[in-house]
Amino acid sequence: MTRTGRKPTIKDLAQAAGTSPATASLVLNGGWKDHRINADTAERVLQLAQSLGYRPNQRARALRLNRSSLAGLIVPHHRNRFFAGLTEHFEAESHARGLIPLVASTQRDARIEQKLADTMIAQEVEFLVLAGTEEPARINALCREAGIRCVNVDLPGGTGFSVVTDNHGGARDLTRRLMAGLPSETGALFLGGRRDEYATEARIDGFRAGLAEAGHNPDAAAIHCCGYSPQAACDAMAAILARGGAVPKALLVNSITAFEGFARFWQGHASDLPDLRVACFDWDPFAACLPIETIMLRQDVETLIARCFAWFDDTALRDGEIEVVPAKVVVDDTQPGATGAL
Amino acid sequence: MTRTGRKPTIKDLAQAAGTSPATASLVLNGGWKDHRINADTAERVLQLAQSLGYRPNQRARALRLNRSSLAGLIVPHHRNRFFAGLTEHFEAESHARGLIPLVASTQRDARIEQKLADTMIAQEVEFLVLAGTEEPARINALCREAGIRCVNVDLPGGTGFSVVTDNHGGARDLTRRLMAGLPSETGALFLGGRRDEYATEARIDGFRAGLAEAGHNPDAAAIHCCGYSPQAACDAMAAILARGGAVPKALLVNSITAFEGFARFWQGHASDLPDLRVACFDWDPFAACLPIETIMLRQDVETLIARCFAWFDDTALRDGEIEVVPAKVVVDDTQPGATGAL
DNA sequence: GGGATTTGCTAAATCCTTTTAGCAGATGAC
DNA sequence: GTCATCTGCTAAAAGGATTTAGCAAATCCC
Repeated sequence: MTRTGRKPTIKDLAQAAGTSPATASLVLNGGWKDHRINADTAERVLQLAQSLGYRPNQRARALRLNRSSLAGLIVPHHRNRFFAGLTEHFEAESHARGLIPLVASTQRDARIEQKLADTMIAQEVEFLVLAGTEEPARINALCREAGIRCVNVDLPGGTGFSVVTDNHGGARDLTRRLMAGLPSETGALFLGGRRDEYATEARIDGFRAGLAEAGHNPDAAAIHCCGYSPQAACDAMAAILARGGAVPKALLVNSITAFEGFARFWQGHASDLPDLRVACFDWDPFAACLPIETIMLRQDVETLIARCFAWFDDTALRDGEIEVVPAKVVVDDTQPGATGAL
Repeated sequence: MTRTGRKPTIKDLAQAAGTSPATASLVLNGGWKDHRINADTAERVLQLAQSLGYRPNQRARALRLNRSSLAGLIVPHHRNRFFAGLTEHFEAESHARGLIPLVASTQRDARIEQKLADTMIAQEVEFLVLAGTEEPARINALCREAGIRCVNVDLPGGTGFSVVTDNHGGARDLTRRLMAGLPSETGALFLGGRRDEYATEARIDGFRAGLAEAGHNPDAAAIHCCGYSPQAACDAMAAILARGGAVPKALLVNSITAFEGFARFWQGHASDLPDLRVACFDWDPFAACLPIETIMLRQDVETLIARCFAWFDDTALRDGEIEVVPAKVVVDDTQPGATGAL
């Protein structure tokens, strides 16, 4: 036993096996056949590695190989099925490639976002996925400088490659279903999101297209981009009702987070909103059980992440391109699909 | 410019500044005053570090300092507010200590759990938190062997330190509220969780205690530990109704995941369950909006994680101890507390 | 038996940073 | 002028793994 008390290094292992560290390393990394190491020697090293409980120091290894084996994902938070789904599939795809997933949430705080991006870059992650980030373009630039491959999810603001949900098509389909059978003079409401955001703008366009298709006047639509916070959405609903005028009959909620605020409002004001029909650009199992007629759409998180990794795997950099992933209106809740399993 | 094309190393920086790497390192790490480095020299190095965009190689640094700066958290998944809350507070506490949070989900798969634990240990995380793990004791042992500080959350099965929610007290309070005003012969149902689990057992005990306090017969309670999957909970509800007998009037659901299954069932069978009153040992904003009278309890994820880190910060190892954190029955949903903000 | 080839292994460089021990040169003391 | 002290910096040794170039011994060939 060499240097008892400390974790065994490859030197200890080599000494125990009566070989050099070089031999031990070759054996452990499988390159021993090419290097004409005797099978007996190899066997001996492997046995001892086991019995000594030898574990290579990953930092030394990473230094020598110049690989971090890290894959980073930045999300706003984990508190809804969309981001939770992204995270879980990101973990799976990372593991499948021998990468260690490094997931971090910004809490939609620009300072935290900045720090996280810096950390990821300092750690030299081999791949970085940005979802729901406020300043993707700046982080894209930093990554390019550092030679890190970086993908934006639903944020084609930047200079990099992007994978996006079919926001326009999804919102259009959702709106079509929402308005089906309603008289053409019915006013429609759009709630949530931010005006300057790509995804929100695309959904508003889709919403208008859906209205037009259904024979409604797109210009009569009222757009209330109150951000993503539940409370803001709740307040916005209160303001809409307080203002008087026609009681809304059709509502498209942009994101499940805003829907949370709507649900909160609705709980106390159901009677003020007779016959309201609702659609939501996102899905949640409990939200789907609310006794409001709600049409939900599920973004295909699995494919979203899969496409990110496909781009990563493909050595040819194709910056600036955008890959569009369709979204599905949820029909059967009991088929949980990508994000709903246990 | 030295070695153009590569990332600058401390050698490049030193060369550019006309100093040795040692000097540059001392300057960058703040120890330059103690080492009598001239202020001008220091200034020059700092300037150049900025202009060259020098970033220390974290792997070399970690190797030399023998620190990984990693803190690991293992959870079953991210798909509910409890685990999402744990994750987010874990991230915050890690960052506050200059540690990089490494969060991974097992998907309740023992093989994945094993691999994750191995990875965390191989990475020599400085701190490991286990929540909802299947084999905490085994991982505890591995950590002890590797000299890694390890804490179990709600899983005092193992040999290590544990932080747990007051499962007994929480379930008792929940039950008390659930049964308030109901005739003493009302049968009560317990749904979800696993029979061999610490947390479930404690909650069942609390449930019985609550029943007794409310003047109900604890032995008349029906316990249905069907696991955590929504589908299993849904099926269990169907089986209970199919079996005939008295229609349940009071139900305590163990975990929000099982509640998801209950909600799914309820959606199609509300009329079969007249006057059912429900309580849930966990909270979700949408679930709280369902038109079933539901009393929910919120586990104090913030304190749970804070206590884990307090133990980590405290150099005195106190293994085997258990720290109990109270849980609160949710009264006002609009005060989102730890897990509900944006 | 001597040169060529094969076998089995190892020395040493390398990755990049941090830190300790200590070297020159300048200044001060007397 | 000599010894001590101080100033400002650096050489070199870790830290643990991987990999290349090449050495010594054994075997083969004719």
